[in-house]
Amino acid sequence: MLFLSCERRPCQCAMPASPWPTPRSVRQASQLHAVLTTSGKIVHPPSAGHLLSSLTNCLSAPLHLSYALSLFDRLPLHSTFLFDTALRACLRASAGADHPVLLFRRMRRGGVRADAFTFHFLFRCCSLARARAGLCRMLHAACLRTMLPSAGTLVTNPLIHMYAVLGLTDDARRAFDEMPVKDAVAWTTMIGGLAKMGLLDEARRLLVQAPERNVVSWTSLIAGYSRAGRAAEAVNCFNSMLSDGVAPDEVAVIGVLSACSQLKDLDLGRSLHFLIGEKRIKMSDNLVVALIDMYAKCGDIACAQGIFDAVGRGQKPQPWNAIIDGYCKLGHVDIARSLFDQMDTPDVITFNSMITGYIHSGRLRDALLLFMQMRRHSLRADNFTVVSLLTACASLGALPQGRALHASIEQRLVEDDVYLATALVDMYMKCGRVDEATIVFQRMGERDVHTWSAMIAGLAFNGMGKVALEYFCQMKRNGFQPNSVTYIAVLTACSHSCLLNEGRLHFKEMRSSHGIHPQIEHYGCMVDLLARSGLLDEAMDLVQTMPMQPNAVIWGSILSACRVHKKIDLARHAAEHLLKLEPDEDAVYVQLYNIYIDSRKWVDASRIRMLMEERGVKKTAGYSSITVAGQVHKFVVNDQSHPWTFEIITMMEEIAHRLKSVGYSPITSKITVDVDEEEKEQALLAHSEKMAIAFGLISLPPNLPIHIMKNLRVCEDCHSAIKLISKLWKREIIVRDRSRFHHFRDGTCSCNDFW
DNA sequence: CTAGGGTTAG
Repeated sequence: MLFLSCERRPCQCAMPASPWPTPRSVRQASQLHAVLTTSGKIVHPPSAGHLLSSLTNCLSAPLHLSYALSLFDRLPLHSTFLFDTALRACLRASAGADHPVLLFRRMRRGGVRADAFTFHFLFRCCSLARARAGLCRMLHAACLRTMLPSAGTLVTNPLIHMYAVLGLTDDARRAFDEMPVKDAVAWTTMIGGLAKMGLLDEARRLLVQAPERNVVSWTSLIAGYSRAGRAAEAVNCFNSMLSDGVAPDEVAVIGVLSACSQLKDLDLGRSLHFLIGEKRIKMSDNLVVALIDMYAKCGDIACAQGIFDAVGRGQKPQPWNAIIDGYCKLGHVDIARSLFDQMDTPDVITFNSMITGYIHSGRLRDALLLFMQMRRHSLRADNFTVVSLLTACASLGALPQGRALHASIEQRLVEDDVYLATALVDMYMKCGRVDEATIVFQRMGERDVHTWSAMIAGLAFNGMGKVALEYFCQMKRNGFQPNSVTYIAVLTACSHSCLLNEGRLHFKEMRSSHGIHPQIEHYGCMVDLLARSGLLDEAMDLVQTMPMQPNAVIWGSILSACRVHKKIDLARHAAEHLLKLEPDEDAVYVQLYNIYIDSRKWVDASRIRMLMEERGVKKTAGYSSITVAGQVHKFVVNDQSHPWTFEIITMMEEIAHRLKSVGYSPITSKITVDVDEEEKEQALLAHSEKMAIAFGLISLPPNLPIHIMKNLRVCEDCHSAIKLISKLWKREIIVRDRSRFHHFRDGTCSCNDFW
């Protein structure tokens, strides 16, 4: 209405060439369009140009672009300016590279001369749309043929940017070097392109050469170092910028804050916070996010909360996301959730952070409920969500759900990427499907050090240590640098497969060839390997010479090896340490009790019993679970609560019968209760593992493997009984217990575990 | 008409 009121009287302030007011919205543009059409003025090139140009300035939706392009199509005359404006419209609507290329072809067919703006917009469209390298080079060639040599930076700067965005740094560099006159933007674009590709040393060299070092060049270098994990260099770079006399702005500070988060350097963080106030740098939302994130990661959550309360409680979800993530990372999921519930408009990132927080604290049910709530906010799951859910499936051993997620990836409901593929490998491995994990791994386009590590760790857990080491060799041959996580996987492979010499070799090599200092986890693997191999003295030497205090995992390895290798004194020593570290962990008492019983030290054994009673330590009940048709069925010893108890017992009797008929005798020697042999056999038969397997045999189709999860360790009798069951029933049985996978097939098990 | 940035994942 407001706009129409000027329709008869042209604005005084408008350009003299165009007697029309300037529309400020698509709606106003369409009104002007109507007026021009009815008055026949639409054929007047300056009027039409004015309309198209001002419409272009208002574009905000794809529909607007089709309006603008249809308007363009109906114009009687197509000048270079009009084509350039149409290209500008494509850019504004970020509508990919197809429209621009078609426009360019029409231009040449129509004999319309291309000018500097034409190529300027074409190159920018290609950058935005990440166009194919071939197309970009073609347009570049067309540009060289068409343009006067002195086209200038209006064309070359977007050209360099285009090549840099596509990762074609050589093309970018050549174009840059061939520029007769380089302005500040050219230098900055080139430096930024190199920094983004991780070519930081080259970027730095260029920065030194540049006639002028501005805040933008410095910032791209700072961010580059920070992204590459070279946080200390990022901070140095920031300091160099300051001493170079370049004033930091909001973006520069955000970059150095993220480096500071990595370094967890609270003092530096505080001084940066002070600098913001001192230099009166604008406190944008993004800066607030970076500050909250920095304080949270540097361990000062109170300060993070303070900033959030002061400036973060607006409508924008980003500051909320930063503080929620901070609480989740510290394990305070309930505080995070209460903030989450206060939000008006959570976005995908909010949900992803909260879901991941729940998953990392083992609250998978809450994670799932939240995932289902996303629909109510009409939010779609993205790659982050799917990776988190795959992690949950991996830790639950939920193979069918994991497969469903895989299917949604294959159907391209989410974009395939390295993270996703690695999470898939991890999920299949943790569900015992080495074959499927391998297929995913082999089909992936891009791999990185995490992918290889997941593969090696997965093979290790599945008892395929030798294969894991082959993958490790292949990884190094392909030029990937192993990191400390990779070495945890490699050493786990050695300890789970009892590869003593290989373990020693890799433990030595990690420091000598790759400069990785062993952490407690690496020592843990080595101690386990030595102890399992019966070299308890050597294991203890390592424990005493390592530069940190042994943790419960390490004493646990020693203790369980002591039972097998009958080292009572060392067992007592290890147990003492364990009871100090974890006085409530029932497994320690049970282990020590069993060791005393094994060696007939009845008095010591009963002392342990008493100690447990005194301290109120309860033995956690062992249970096994199996998922059938999406439902989890949980069994404890002698369980009669299941609705199919009758069928299960019948099946267990058949199992006992068939085992006996092939000469199997239950391993009753470890049972310490004083009952007769037959009762012992009955007790073993009622173990939760066997109940779950019996139920699986009844309820799952014969071609499906049976997956069982056990919260403790599979007992010796169950282990050898399941081997036989897998042979007699010709079924694959996969049991995941506390420390590893047991893959039973045709009478064998993949694990190298002992009792 | 222009170059640099943050929070969620394996």
